[in-house]
Amino acid sequence: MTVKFKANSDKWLTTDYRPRQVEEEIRGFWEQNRVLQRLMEKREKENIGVLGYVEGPPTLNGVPHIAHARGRVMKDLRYRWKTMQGYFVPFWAGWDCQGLPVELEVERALGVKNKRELLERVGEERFIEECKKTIMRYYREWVEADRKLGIFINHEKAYWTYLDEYIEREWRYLKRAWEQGLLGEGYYVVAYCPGCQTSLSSAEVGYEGAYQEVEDPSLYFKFKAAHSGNEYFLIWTTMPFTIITDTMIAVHPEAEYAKVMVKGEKWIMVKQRVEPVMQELGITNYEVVETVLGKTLEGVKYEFPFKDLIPKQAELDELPLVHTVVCEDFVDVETATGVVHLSPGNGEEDFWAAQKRKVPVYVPFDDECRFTSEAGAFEGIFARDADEKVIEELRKRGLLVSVKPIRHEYPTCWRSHHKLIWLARREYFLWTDKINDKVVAAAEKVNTFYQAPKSRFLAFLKEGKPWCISRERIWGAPLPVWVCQKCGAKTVVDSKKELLERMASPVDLKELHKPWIDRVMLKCEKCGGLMKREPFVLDTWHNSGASPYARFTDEEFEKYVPVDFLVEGIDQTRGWANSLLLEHVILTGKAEAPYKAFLFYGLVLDEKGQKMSKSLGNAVLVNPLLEKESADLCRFYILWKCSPVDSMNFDVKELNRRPYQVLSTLYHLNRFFMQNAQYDNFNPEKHSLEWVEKQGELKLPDRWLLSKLQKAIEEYTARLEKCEFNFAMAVLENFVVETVSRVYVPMIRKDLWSDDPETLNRRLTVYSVLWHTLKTLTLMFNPATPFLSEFLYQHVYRKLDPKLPESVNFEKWPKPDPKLRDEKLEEEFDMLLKCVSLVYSARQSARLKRRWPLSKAIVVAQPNVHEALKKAEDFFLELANVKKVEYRENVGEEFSSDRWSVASEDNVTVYLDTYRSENLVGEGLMRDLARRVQSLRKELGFMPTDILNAVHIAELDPKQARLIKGFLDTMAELVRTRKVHLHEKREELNVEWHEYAVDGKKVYIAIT
RNA sequence: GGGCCGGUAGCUCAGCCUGGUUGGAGCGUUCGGCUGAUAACCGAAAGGUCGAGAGUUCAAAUCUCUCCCGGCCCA
Repeated sequence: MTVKFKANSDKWLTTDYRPRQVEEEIRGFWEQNRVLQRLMEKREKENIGVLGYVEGPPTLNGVPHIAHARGRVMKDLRYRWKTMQGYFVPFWAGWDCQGLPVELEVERALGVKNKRELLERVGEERFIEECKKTIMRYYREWVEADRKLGIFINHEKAYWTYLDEYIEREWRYLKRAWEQGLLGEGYYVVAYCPGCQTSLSSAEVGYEGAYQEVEDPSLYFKFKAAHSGNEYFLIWTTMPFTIITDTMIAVHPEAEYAKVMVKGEKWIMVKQRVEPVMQELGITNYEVVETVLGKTLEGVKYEFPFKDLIPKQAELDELPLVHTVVCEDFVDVETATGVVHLSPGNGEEDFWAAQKRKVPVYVPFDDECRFTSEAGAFEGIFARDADEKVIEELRKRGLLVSVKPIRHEYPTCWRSHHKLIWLARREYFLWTDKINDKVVAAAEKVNTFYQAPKSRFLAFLKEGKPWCISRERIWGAPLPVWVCQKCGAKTVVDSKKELLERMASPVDLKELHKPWIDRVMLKCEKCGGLMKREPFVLDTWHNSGASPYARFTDEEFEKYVPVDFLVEGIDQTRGWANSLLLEHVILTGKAEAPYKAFLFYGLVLDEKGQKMSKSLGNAVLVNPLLEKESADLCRFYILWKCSPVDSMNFDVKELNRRPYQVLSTLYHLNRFFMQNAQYDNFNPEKHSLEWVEKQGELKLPDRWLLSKLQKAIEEYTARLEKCEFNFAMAVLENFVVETVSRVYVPMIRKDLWSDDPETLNRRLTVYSVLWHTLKTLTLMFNPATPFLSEFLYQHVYRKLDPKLPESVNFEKWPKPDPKLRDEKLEEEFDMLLKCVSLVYSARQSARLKRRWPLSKAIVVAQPNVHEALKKAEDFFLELANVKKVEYRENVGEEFSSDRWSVASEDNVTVYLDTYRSENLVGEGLMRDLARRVQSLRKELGFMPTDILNAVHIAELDPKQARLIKGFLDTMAELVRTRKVHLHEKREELNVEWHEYAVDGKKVYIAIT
């Protein structure tokens, strides 16, 4: 006998699965062979169709964390899978480069406190260079994360939102909007920090720590209802200065309002708050004299008290709805008085209430948040400092009911912690409300795979608010609107070329950014005057939303857009999914989204289900994580753990449990196959499944495995198509662990445990089945675990068949073969497995080890079970380790004796004969001892196929020795030794004895 | 305050759409067994008021309503 496995034949498949080593090797392989680039080139040339794609550009102001990884893993899965199916996907990267977060970071780095200081000390030109440097730093982190994760996105073809070419194409959207009357000026309420003298984005307002407990006046005051004599609206506020800009008061239309008699006056407030408010005001002598529904108050005029101090307010008072009661659902009737005053210049809801009614927005503030001359007597006072004067004026007029300090949570600037002020400012809008029907219709057609995110998306879109696209910042795509300083005419420009042609005087336009672009003055086509650019830059959401058109050429746009499939976090419903949609509808004029499908995935939380955040220190960053953990395991874990829409509790410990087991089993199955196949010179080209059919060596388990494989391919592919990645991974998990490892391999193991030339064809048949199955599985794993798949592909499949494509990624996606499917066989096999398991159960209750052979099992069941079992009887006998099986449809009394151990389930009962003859006991003992010998062999470092000179067993008792005698040759074969010797005493032989216990008795074994 | 999602074994998750034997899997625990591909594997046991309550129904984890808890988005 030869040594079956040569010592170094498996050096590339180490005993242990070491994923990080595998991955490092494969990264090198991909890079050296330019696999990613060649895959793209190959599919661009030969494909069965094109699936458009545009990357949702990560903002280069942060490092990739695990939630980003979740999205990228799903994108990459889809890419690899569809590419294997034969599609061409322009899976090209993209980067969001501009915007406030980048600016703020640079400000911090430069040690500048606010925008004014920035402009004075640093200047726009240098600032922009610093911004570029910053994004490059982050860029490197992202590229590294993609490399580590094995994302096959093409970075060479990346788009950068700050480049001139991109900005020009982004401008086309605005030009289209302008042509359709969808772009214009208006007011918008923003949070403004008086300390930093800049407006804040809503994201900044929501930053952790932004809400702080602060002290404000808690003020109850009243407005007199006009023409009423003695009726007053009772109102509460913590921001007295907003009374200066008050233009309406609001009540809830459906709520009941009470008129409360207090000291001869009727105060109007919501009924359910009368008692608590009166209590708070310390008024005991009051009486509700009348109640009315909120909507009956609509239109009631009230006397704005400061008309004498503010001439502009007196002017506004003449307009129809100004200083009247309006009805709004947002009025909260659970707090205060249920009557709120509205200052459209100082509050968002107030603002929209005014917009809706075409009431002018009164905003008498300058850039530093001081009242202007429009505020009459309050001119020059900083907004919040006007509180005292307002209170004083109310008191003078007898309108002050109560004032005292209150501590409450209020948003502050996350940097300076000044109390924020809401201000309506002049901004530019896309009037997307005008095209809302088209937008909603377009969204309805999008496939989101799951219902929840779609409801959320549609609910948001149906609000249909105009989109404020202007920002008073520096590092952004400039708003391409120029205004004539003489006649006020406006023009929108959409290319650098047009600017150069229309320039009033030559300017060196280095790039399409501030400050250079602001130096370009155009000549007014109407009056010949000079036109100056509106100083705004664009909302960064507009930048990324322009990517379908801006990142491609015209030709590519036609070909790829609407794109096939996008994946982004659920937070992008209001972000990128929205801006893409709005801009595309504007650009094309069609009720069409630029994406056919959009998978929104859930958040990633920490292992305890808490939100990840810097301050809690529980955020998981991709690069540090993958310094320690395997990328394949992370990828598999992310996909496997839960449904993509659900939020996911990410736990590093968890990924090294079951996911490791699955991948490790796949690895070892391949190792097992390779070691055996290589030894027998298996040739995949020659020993194909067709060859196998001709040999007639296919046995039941082989046919069963091939059938189960077809089912797995079909189900897996269907799950991927529906983005049910967790179920898809479960298909793989189940097939690897249950079908192949637990059931199939034990059934064929014995066939491989031989090197008899007579049985070579049987072994080659098994190799062929394993080759086909494991290779197919390797392909199926590729979208999820590309490193392991490539590794196996190179070290197993390409090694045995060098004619295979150079990379697993160049392979074709498996298709189920109906000819190999046999559902009846699958059912029969289930019955076989069930009966075997019943035998184990019966053994357990009789305390009979599985190693011990027994004489007989009786299967009591319906004929169909018997039929199934008879076909696979050899396997049944071997797995059950019984000498004989009998089939019956029912049994009599004789089997109720102690001799029979019983187990049953679902109308199948197995009776096991527990009587062991001396022969059976002897064979059982032999197998007990053989097991110890095997374990000793491994311990002493013998290879599975090494032939031992002799095995020595000492100190069996005489009865044991007698029983085992007849089985020593079988044992010698089983443990691969030339001879087995029995010794009465250890002293007979001077060797190293190893002590074991067999059924409570000591026994000694040695190997020579 | 509004919208959406989740709450099933110690832990992580299926099952719910379309109601129907005794509610599942993996991990973990305990006991036993098995193992020359596998940090595996097999069997058994312990472990559940299916978040709470009400309703519909012959029948509810599943459908309806109310509430509680957690998360996200918006205000």
